[in-house]
Amino acid sequence: MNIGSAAKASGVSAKMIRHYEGIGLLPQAGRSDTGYRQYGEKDLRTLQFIRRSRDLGFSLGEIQGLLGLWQDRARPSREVKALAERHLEFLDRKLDELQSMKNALSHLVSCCHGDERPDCPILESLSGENGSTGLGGHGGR
Amino acid sequence: MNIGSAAKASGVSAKMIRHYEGIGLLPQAGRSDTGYRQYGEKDLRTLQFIRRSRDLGFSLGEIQGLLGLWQDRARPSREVKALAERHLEFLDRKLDELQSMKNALSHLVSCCHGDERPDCPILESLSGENGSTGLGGHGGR
DNA sequence: ATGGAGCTTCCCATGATGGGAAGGTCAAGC
DNA sequence: GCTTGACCTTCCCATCATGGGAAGCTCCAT
Repeated sequence: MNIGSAAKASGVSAKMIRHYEGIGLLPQAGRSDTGYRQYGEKDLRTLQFIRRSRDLGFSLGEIQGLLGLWQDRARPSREVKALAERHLEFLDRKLDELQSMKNALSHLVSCCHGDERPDCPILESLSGENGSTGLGGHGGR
Repeated sequence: MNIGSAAKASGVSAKMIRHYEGIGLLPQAGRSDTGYRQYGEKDLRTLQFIRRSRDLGFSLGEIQGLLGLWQDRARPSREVKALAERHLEFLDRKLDELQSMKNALSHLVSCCHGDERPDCPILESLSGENGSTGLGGHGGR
């Protein structure tokens, strides 16, 4: 199976498959006589594993860890769970961050009449003429 | 005022101030005789405007738009609101995406006993031995 | 044999940010 | 006055995951 079919079957683009191989996330693929990468069932399962992990937001580094555990039949599930929990905390932090932005911004939006007149609480808040918008002081990333 | 003080006072790093100038988000800063960038009150207000916008998650492109509207005293607030609403939709999409990840992953985590034994529903789900974890088929980012 | 689809490698771009090197400048203390 | 250390300058490189595109080779069907 060539890289294009593997890409279609796994949902990982050919570009990314090559990249994953380049950074050592995937082993070197076998090659045909003419240098085409060749993929089999086992490779497909690995590619799908990676795609599902990406769908859950795991970084490629974390996926390297997951792949290692997956391939180690003696892994303690404790380790998998720990890795997943760390990622869960990451997701929680991101969610909080986005939710705060959303709260602050949707408040501002609801205060802006949005017509032809120039006065605008959104711009006022951004320029610091701020009454109390929920925008704290420093503290961004 | 040199760039370091402007950075401290605005909450935007010196590195980023130079970068914003480089991409045209900020006008060329005035220079001292010896080539040091000089900043005044007005520049500080602009830098703070940018920082607050970043804190709400606006991209630098969007901030360019916001700055333009801010500096245009004849802007219709309608335009500011539209820009903000577009960003709110973006935040909503991101939130949904993260929330789905969190839901799927926290379900898996709660199913994993996390002890010394190797069997693990997290890995099973990632490898596709999947019963019904909420992980849909293709459809990533 | 020809054409088009698919493969190869290589380089570059994105977006926001930071790290660090090499060298010039400023101000305080001796 | 000279030294020292903090600060500034520009320039290049890295991150993270992904994609675009060029130049050139291969494969298969007509």
